[in-house]
Amino acid sequence: MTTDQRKESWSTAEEEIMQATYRALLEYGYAGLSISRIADELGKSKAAIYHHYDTKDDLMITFLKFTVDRFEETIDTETGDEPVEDLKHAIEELLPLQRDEEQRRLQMVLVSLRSQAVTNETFREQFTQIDKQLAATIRSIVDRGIDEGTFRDIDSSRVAEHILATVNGAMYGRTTTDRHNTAAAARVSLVSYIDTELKRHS
Amino acid sequence: MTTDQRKESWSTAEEEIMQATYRALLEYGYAGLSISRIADELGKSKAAIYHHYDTKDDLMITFLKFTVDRFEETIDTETGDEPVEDLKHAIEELLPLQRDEEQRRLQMVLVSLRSQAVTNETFREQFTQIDKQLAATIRSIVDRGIDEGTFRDIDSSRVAEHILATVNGAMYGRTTTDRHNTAAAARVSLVSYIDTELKRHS
DNA sequence: GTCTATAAAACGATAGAC
DNA sequence: GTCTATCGTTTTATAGAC
Repeated sequence: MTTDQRKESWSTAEEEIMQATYRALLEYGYAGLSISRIADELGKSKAAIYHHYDTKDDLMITFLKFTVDRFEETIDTETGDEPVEDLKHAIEELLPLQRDEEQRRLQMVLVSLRSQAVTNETFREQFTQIDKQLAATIRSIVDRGIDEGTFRDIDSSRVAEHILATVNGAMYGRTTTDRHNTAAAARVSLVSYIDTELKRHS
Repeated sequence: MTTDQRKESWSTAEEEIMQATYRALLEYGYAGLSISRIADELGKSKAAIYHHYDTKDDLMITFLKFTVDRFEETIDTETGDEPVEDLKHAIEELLPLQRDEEQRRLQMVLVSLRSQAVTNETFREQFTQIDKQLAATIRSIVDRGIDEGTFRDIDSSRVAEHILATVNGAMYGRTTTDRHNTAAAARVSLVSYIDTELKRHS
């Protein structure tokens, strides 16, 4: 998942501010996030933050991009020569059966940020881009399967949106409810769907 | 969707406060929501609000329940005698091809509130309950289809979680990105899945 | 780059009059 | 029930010293 240009080098100070923002967001939520609390997490004064960022909005936009980059780095969409396996691999990446603590926290942060997309244009653009990217990746795998003759001649766009909606919805449910094993159930059904509905009937 | 006990009667004043909170949330987002802004939307003073609610948290919890009730009222999960049609009807309710402005706003509010579930226990409980209810409704339709012999003998829990995750994910994407027609695409693929994978092969 | 100190505004919440 | 006025705190943001 190395596509568009991203900020390659964060200065040490900036990186530490991002990490502190990350921790503060997890502890207090987006609504409870303040420069004071970020500064406390950082172990420095508020002025130390304002030296690097003009306004709180400026900081949050930078943090949004920082988090989106982190997310994209964790998604490995390598492709092999078996479309079915590639699809399953993509789903495993986006919706792992077991999430470690770091994955869990990243998704909590992403859900918190994504909700801001409801009323904030800049945030909406970022998540539009992410979903566009993911849908295109899934679609290209399905298209390859159709070309190869492994898959039936289905509408790859529709199937890609279906898969994306399911993994996003399962992830969403996982981080906003206590129904923790339901994501795995949804995934099993989704993979079974790929096996029987997409594969050419033999 | 008339299940648990809900507050039947809001006083006129309380109803107006809920409506004002609704508008303020849409305008400023959850993070930008304040008693002052709600009071401005209401056209009354802050003290008028504090007469009805002890704290801001108290008001927000009440508003959460108010909104959840509104959502449940809009979902009509009547069941007929055709499981396939009942499933399609449930999906149409949860993920309409065309949303009017009121539906759009309600989902914006729901997504804003739901993101609070990441760090707030009370919010998480509410949305856990909603998803539980929806999954159970879907599951019971699938079970009926299996008993009747219309559906194959699939795992109804898994399929229900799959359907729920897909409609939730499509709604989520719809309200947090500019990819507006993708929800319809996901829905078409989901319905096609129900037609071919669930139905007993004839 | 980071500090302390501070300004100006907004915040949640209350008191007391009507 | 609703008002005005106000309290104490927290907020974003800046100034000036080091």
